[in-house]
Amino acid sequence: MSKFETRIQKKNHSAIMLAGLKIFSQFGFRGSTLDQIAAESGMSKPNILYYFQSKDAIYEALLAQLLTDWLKPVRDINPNGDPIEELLTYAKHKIMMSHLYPRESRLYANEIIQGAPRIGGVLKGELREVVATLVEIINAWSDAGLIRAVNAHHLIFSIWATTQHYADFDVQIQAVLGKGDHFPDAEQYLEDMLRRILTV
Amino acid sequence: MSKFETRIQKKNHSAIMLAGLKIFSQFGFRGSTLDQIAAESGMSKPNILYYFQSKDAIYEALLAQLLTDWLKPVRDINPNGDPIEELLTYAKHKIMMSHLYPRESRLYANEIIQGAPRIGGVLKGELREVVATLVEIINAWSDAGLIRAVNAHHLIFSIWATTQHYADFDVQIQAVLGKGDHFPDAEQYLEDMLRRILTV
DNA sequence: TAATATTTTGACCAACTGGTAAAAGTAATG
DNA sequence: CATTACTTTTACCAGTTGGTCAAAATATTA
Repeated sequence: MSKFETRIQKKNHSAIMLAGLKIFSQFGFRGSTLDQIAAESGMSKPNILYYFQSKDAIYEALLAQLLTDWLKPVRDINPNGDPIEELLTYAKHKIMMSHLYPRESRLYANEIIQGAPRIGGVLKGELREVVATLVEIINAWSDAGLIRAVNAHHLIFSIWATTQHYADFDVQIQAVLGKGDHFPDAEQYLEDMLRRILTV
Repeated sequence: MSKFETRIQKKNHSAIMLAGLKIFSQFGFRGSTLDQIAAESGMSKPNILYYFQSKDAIYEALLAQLLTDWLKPVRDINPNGDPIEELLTYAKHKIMMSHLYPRESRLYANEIIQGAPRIGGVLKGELREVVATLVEIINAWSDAGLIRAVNAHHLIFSIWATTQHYADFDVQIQAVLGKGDHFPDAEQYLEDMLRRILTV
């Protein structure tokens, strides 16, 4: 498996990934077809299968990339930084990701809702570990009296839920609030919410 | 369209709805097949199409039922009740629904994530109205100094996001926390969160 | 430019899809 | 019990699906 790609390979590889992201994030794995991805990428179906072994392979490549990108900012939380600012920075990062890359969030949501058949292992492995570490950090902070005593796990879940909601349920939000950019308001609300919860 | 169903019709109608809910909530509309629904309900495919005109018809019947059930508790919020208790009751109702009927939540999530192609009208119509009414109630409460001044829309979104998260992302939560019933902890965390946000 | 390696395509296939038609089976009713 | 109405099944179909294959087209290199 050589990592040396020609410029054509590079271009087509990423074209397929981009098209795959767009299609899979909208219809889920089983609801998406190679024909759709082919049309979206402007390539023929056999040509796509020249670069990826199967429909599965495209989907899994996207998920692998996504998981890497998502776990990093959790690991970047600094136990020695200011607790509230550290968590606020993380939450703001998450909502920025929902704003700029809603399709990645939807791809992930689709996979999880459908029972995470392909990434169950990563969830019970890497994700669980990363969360356990963060939980210890948060508990240490509250033990030290730097933040209020909260259930760290559910604090994390509430950050995930509220931030990703703006990507995953975008249509619903647009329907209720009208078209437009509602992220500034969302960010402000969530910052206020977190400060209220965490401040001693 | 007679509403008088025989006992056989009643039984099969609801058997199909139940099977459809199970399948559609897991795989989304396009990812689900009539054969799966047939197998799940223990009926033959043509027999299913004897009771419902099409795959679409089953799905739409499920969504229609769901939307009715979901809008009711919002309408039940009493403008003259105690503000924090009213909102807490609503949030607790939502999390109980996530606990008892996670598949309904996932069915809805699937539909919204995929752009709500079939219920866009309801979102921009009924849902928007119901939310507008609730927003006015909440704003009246904060104007009267009964709760803290908050962005009512995003308060509602945060309740939806956090409560439905426990149904839609159940697999992820089980992976992080291990198998078991995490709803009591979740409910307590959310109650605490809401009290913090709303208390003047 | 000629030889080679890479990329792309058109034609095709078996399995699966939602849905149909007609006949067989079953229940309700006079 | 015979007639009618309802229910279920078997066999089937046309369109779609993921994927294959060999040949054609293009790019790279000697």
